[in-house]
Amino acid sequence: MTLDDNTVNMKSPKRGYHHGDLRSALITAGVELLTAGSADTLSLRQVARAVGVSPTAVYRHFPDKQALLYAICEHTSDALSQAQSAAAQAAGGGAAGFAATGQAYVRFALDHPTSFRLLMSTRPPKDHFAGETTHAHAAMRLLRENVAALLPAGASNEAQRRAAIQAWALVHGMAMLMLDGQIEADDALIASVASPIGSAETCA
Amino acid sequence: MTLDDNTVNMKSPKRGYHHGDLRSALITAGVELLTAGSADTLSLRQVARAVGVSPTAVYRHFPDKQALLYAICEHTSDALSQAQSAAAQAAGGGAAGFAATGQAYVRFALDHPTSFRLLMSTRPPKDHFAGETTHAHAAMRLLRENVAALLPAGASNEAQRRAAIQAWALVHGMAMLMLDGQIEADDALIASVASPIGSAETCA
DNA sequence: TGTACATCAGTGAACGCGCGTTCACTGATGTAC
DNA sequence: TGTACATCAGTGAACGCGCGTTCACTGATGTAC
Repeated sequence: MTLDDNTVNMKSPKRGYHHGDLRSALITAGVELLTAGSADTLSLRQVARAVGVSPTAVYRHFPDKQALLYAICEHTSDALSQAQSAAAQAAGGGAAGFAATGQAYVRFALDHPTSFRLLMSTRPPKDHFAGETTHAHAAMRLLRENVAALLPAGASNEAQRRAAIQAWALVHGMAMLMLDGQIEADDALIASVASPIGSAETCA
Repeated sequence: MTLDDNTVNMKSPKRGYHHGDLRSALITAGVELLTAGSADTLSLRQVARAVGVSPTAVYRHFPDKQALLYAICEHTSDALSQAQSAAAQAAGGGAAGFAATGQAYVRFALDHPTSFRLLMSTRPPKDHFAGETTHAHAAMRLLRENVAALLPAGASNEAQRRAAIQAWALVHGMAMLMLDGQIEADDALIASVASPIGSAETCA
């Protein structure tokens, strides 16, 4: 599964890309280059080259490299939350759905290592996303609601927040350790990633 | 607390550094530059500049840039495990010591953000560290032993392994999320990082 | 003790590279009359 | 319908930069006689 099925070769012979096409082609090319996964950062020229366009052409669609990176982040962010909610739905919601969400998170990270890293290490520009300071904020709110449903009824706000953060940290940590090759990207391990959350397993 | 108190200015006037001095000066300068924390990767020229030496001088002590980075990683790795065992000792071992180890891990990451990242994303060269494939292997063995002591007596090898990895993932995830600014670097949160492990708190 | 010499940690100039960004431009498209 | 023109997505050459690495070198140190 690729992040996007945008066709990269929609060139019209003389006028170049149709309106908006080059823009999204640049974004998806960026995502794919990141997925291919050079450890170091993505270069504007690489992206242009991948799309078959001069480096200068990028500046018709983005004011600078930073803006291109932000666009790629947004794209990745959308793809991640889509993957997660699809997984939750497939699992049928509830505790199982929540666990599926965590597994989808790890799998997404493994499938798109570098763009996942970029997403997690990038903060959007100040004026962008007025209300949120991080891509993660929306995800975090959802996470808290889900966690709340799994906690005992009387759980305090603080307890909810802490449980949500710990759930996120556990999943994120596993994703990063696997990504960095510090632990094996073991499927059984991924499947067990969410087991300590909302179950009594760790207390056995 | 700095990672190392090596004096950088031990130049003897004509002959340069005493034997081995420049080598360690390069390493500690590298660590400090990483701690100061430019997001992108460390350059050989930067390190040389920080030490006050020509870029070429580095090649007297390391075959290439990669070797310099490995040396910096080793240094960071040592500092991390030192910080962890000091914390464990201070807490008096057992469950409290284990929790302290986790907190020390997170704090180390926050104190040395870029070198921590470098450490975690770098694998040593194949011929280096014959037995281990990762800096993390020694740490992982220790972690497993500690986790085992906290699990019920009959816990299987597999259960031990899984518990150890989950403990590591939780701590690592929290460190990374804080490092990336996705969650606040909250002291109370750090203090609670290890609470789900070896306690009944999550099952309440 | 003095002298000749090998060693070796440093220097500075130079290389080729890929980068982000700028500039003046070209030429197809869509619109006004 | 035809023509003149503004728009605008692209091009290619050029810039200055920092990078890793090489090269021939310099000059202090330590050793052999």
